[in-house]
Amino acid sequence: MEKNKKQLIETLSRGMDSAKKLQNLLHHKSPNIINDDGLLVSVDDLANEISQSFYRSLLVLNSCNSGRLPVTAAGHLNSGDQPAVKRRRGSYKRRKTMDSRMEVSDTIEDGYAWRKYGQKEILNYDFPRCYYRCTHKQVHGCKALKQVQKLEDGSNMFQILYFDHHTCPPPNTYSHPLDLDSKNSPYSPSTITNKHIDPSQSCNKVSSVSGAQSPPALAWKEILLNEFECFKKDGSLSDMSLDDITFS
DNA sequence: TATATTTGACCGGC
DNA sequence: GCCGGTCAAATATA
Repeated sequence: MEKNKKQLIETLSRGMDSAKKLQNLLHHKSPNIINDDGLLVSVDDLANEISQSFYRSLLVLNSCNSGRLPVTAAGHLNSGDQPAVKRRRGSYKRRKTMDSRMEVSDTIEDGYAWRKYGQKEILNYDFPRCYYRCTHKQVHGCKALKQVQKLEDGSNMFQILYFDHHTCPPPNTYSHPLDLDSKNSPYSPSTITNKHIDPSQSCNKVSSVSGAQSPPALAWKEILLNEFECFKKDGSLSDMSLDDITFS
């Protein structure tokens, strides 16, 4: 784990470094910048470096988590010898986390790929509540959840409650720079199969996080910081602080 | 055949 | 004991 932690720090540090360079670059409105090695670096290069930082960090975190519980090929937890009778299920903690946000919308679509895992009749509600988790939970360990409740005011509006944050790539805004063979990449568009994704947004894989479509470097920095906080909440970085990450 | 959805059962908080 | 959240087998769909 110590090795993974060091790897994670290095990877995130590189990402932060690239974000800062991108910030400088955008600030000077220059298409390129000379890096420490005297090489010309473009906005694309920096954005790609940041993306790689995220991807590698997630790989490190996933490799840490995979050691905790053995998983069978079918994706089920292998808890050892099971009784012949129905296997006891895990502990279902009723969520108390305040890491949630609510939206009211006329559509349940938000661009992300969600997988429905339950539906429940709720007391005093005419319409059932539907429970969704991120489709990429298995791949990225993405913990994002949402609950959809149709409002009863006849407006055809939905109250949508989101829990936790996506650790998978945002929809329609991400192209993995290492994705040389997209079929082998966890970010391959082929893994995004949710039919609810807006077909008008014809491609989940954009040219790259680059050019005019790039978020400002400041936003990248905020994203990195936000992800860091998420990892800390997970407990993955429980013994780390931001001081462990170097800012150049 | 693989993946997504449905739905009854299970579980813990209140 | 009730109720909301989750699991997982059965079923549907591409």
